[in-house]
Amino acid sequence: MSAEGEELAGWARMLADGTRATVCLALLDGRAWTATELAKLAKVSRPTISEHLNLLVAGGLLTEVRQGRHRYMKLAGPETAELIEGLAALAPRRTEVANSLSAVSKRDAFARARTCYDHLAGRLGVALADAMTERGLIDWSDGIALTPEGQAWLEDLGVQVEVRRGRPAVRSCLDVTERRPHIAGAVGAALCSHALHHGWVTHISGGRALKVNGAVQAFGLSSGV
Amino acid sequence: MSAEGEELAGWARMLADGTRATVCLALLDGRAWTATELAKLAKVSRPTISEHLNLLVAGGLLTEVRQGRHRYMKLAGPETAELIEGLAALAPRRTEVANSLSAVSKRDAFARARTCYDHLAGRLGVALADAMTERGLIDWSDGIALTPEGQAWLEDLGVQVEVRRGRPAVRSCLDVTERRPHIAGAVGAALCSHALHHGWVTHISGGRALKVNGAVQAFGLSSGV
DNA sequence: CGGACAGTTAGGCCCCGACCGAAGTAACCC
DNA sequence: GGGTTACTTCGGTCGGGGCCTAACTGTCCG
Repeated sequence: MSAEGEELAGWARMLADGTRATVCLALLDGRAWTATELAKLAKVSRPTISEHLNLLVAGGLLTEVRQGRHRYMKLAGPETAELIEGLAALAPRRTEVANSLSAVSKRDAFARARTCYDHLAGRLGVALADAMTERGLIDWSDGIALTPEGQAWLEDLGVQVEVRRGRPAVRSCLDVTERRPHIAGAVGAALCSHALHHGWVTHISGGRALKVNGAVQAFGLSSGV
Repeated sequence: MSAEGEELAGWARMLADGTRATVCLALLDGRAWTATELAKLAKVSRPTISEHLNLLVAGGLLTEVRQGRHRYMKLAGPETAELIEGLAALAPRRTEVANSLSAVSKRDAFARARTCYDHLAGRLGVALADAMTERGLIDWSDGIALTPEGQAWLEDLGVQVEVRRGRPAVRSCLDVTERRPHIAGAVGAALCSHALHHGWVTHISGGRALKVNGAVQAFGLSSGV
């Protein structure tokens, strides 16, 4: 087997275990989880989860912050989050029949609006990206970039974009449910936190799903979300 | 572990083995390889490769055509190819120090121009995508699409685009070396075969790397390839 | 037909890695 | 201090899977 092959395989192995994949998927909500929470979620013992977390940190997918007796785990960064989200979108889904009433409504809420790491996703996220494109706020001609109009629009809304070295202002991220791009990067994060802060969207029961309050109007989207 | 986690993991497991990863990477050249060729490449016995190929076919990544005593293996389709190419681009590369003269020149040729499954990649592929965008031949506003001008340009060049149900005319594909998109899809394939047919590019020593003859002029690209 | 070649099946080896319980360390709190 | 909680380390079990050799099926060709 070739060196490149071994490299690709080594990376894929990180996600080739159900427990690790579950952990990564859970961390897509952008929050920091403790080891015990993850153990409970993945239904394995604490020693076992500890080992997996060590692996994922060594593999560069996760970072940890130790505070007292707690070990808080997060995805290493937006790129990692987008990579995992992208992979989950690409992997063909065969199962998914769950048809209980609560499961269906959960799934619907998830597809309508949710967070993807630190930005908006689901139909809401994609609609926002579409609207911004249509109004010339985003320029896709060379990769993806914010236009001067886009800059002005953000200022008008009062959105504070936190500029950080090494993080692109705007990035596209493949949406898991819509299979079309939504807006990530610093701007995506700023829009999401702005919307949360103003109550335009609110988290439903601690998961990634969002309740859409005034976001459609506030962002001036057409109705179909 | 969750159902989704198990699903993602099951898929990742396909590429989590060095031998299988090597096979998939090799098949990125878009050609059909026989089982024995792949066994030799991956440095395993024929029974071993046979088992791996069965797995990959069952997993939907590869398809096979049996002719007489030969078993020809191909990637299942352009989507699969783009998925693997994308993954390889995203996976962080740590190694890669090989500095012998021949290795360096090989790598340079590969980065300059190559095929990616059935379309053009490397600096040439990315430059072509850039030029087409700049001239308004491609519209990125809603995903990616060919403009009427783009249609006309292809006709002027005499490029025959083979329309096939289910395959988008134009798709973007993340370039492994450039980390920026190049043109895939039916149009990408047509441009590549057109260029090969007219000798604008030619394959170097049986690999994926291409020698650039008249392609820069023929496509009207600026010099920097 | 008989030999060469492509690929598969069968059987067995062996290692890796996922998992657990028990014991150890370290922080927090009364 | 002593009890509780969070996490890690250690030692060990167990199953899966990647690999091989040897023997078999099937195809091509002289």
